[in-house]
Amino acid sequence: MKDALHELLQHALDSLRRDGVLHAPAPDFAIERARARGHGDFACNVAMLLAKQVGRKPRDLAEAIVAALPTTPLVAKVEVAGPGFINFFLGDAAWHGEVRRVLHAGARYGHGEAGAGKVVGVEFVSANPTGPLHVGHARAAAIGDTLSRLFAATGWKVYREYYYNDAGAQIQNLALSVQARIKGINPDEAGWPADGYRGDYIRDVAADYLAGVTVAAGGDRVTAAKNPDDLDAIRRFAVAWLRSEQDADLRAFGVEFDVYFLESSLYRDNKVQQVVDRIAAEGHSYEADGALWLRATEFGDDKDRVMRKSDGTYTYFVPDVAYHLSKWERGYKRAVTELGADHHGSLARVRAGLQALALGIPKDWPEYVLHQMVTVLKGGEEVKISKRAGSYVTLRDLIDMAGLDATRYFLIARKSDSQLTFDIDLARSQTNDNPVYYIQYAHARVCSVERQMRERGIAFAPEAALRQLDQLDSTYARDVMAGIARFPETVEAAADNREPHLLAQYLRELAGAFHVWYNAEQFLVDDDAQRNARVALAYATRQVLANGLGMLGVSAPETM
RNA sequence: GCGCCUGUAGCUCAACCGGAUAGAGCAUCGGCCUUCUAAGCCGACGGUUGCUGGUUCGAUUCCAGUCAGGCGCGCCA
Repeated sequence: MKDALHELLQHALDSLRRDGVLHAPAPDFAIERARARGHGDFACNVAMLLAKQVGRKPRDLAEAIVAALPTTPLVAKVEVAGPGFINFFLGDAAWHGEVRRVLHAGARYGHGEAGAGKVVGVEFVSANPTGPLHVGHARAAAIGDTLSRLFAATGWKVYREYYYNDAGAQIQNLALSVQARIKGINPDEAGWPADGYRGDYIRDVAADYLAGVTVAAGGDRVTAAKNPDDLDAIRRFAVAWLRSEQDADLRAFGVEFDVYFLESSLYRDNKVQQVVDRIAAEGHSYEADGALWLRATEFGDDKDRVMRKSDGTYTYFVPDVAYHLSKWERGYKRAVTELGADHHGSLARVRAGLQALALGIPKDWPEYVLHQMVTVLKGGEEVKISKRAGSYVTLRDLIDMAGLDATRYFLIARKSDSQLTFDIDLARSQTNDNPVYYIQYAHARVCSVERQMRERGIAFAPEAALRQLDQLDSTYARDVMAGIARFPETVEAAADNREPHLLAQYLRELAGAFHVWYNAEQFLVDDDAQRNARVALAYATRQVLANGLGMLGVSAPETM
């Protein structure tokens, strides 16, 4: 719709240029949805932008542009208003065309081809396999998965990827903690490891290890060796156990990954060493204080960073660089890494490392999406999250208490930049107030209308209905049609800006417009033409709601 | 001290990368169910967009400063 108006305006500007009114090329002007009803459907600011260089009053210029606009059935009326806005009032034909498009495209409506089938890798969650997933991971999962769905809907070939830090000190710590539990040692007792993980799940891992249980994780199956002194076997089993647990929780949350990438594989394949060697060969490192440093300041980081510690081991960010290099080599020309804001420090470091490789990787690759912290409220008090102390609210807890749909919607409905308070009591006790039900209710209402028609033997002829859309003459119906027509651009904006909350917000508004209409007008009236038109619009609304909810990973129920 | 994020109605949040009279939900108050689901609708109340300047036709949005909160700033991950 915007594109059509854009074309009309370009046309008008061209003709003004031929008439000598304009000489400069047109600036980048905006066409946007008008906010107030009296301002029409779309507004354009081009006259105000051009006024100065042409030396005319914005309103006069706007009048001239309007006079030069070609006529089209899509536009019913054009007005100049305010400081020089050109306001477009769309004709019914424009809205009716959109309703037809929805019913014709069905589940594909709102999908686009902007990505042109190109590959994008989306990495998210990437939690250490040392404990269950908690609220923060839940937010990461909701954001990352919704983004992935949005990318897919805009024509990208999406690979969801999960990076497991299954090597290093924290894994050793995990193994020692499990071993302690195997030997019957509890936290704070003699022999408990200094920074051991204290959660109850460690005891479960220990029990399963002694019982010889087999767990499956990402295609690997690991059977417990039962031997309390085989720390390596304990480590392998514990990692697999926790991976399996995390995978199950994510699946229950509607999230599945295409690629599980193990940090340990980078060491096994010598990739970490190769990264360091390459950076050294490019002359971007130096030795000092017995350590090997990356000249990160050459690439925009605050300070230089140690790559290889004086004890010969690597700092954590080197495998991170090697991992991202692997993404690049696997053909992810576009990569999005979703992180908790507490890790934002690593962002500059990883990019600096990738630049130091001098492989032609773009400076702003990969893209990052950061989400701020989630605090949890329970009984009016903040729950302090501490993996070590074993105090946390797990993803599983949230799903059990608030349900999959509400949890996903709640975590996605606000900008990832802002902190989020998840009030457990609210989610549990007042689920009826959750906006997700409001949206789902709109969907269910249309399904109910359809059931009514079946029960009463009312026929619906889609072909005829599409010719009778001019029966939709109320402002209520018009608002619903205008809402529907916003869907494709909303999906595009949410994907392009990496702001999935825009879609959540939009669906709330569309559902609102529908509920208003539903209350104002009866759909199943005696007049065939009127009934057909209204049912057609109701079906179109349902389709858009279903498509949008699908992109959020939220169900679209037929009954509430 | 430095860097990133945030500050909008009593509360939780929006505002289409600079647009016109800043919008929703919750809460409070008052209305609407013999008609397709009242998990709904209608109305009222509620604002100096933290503060001070600047940029311009126009600022919640951009810039500078300032105050407040969160998160980072390791040869931890």
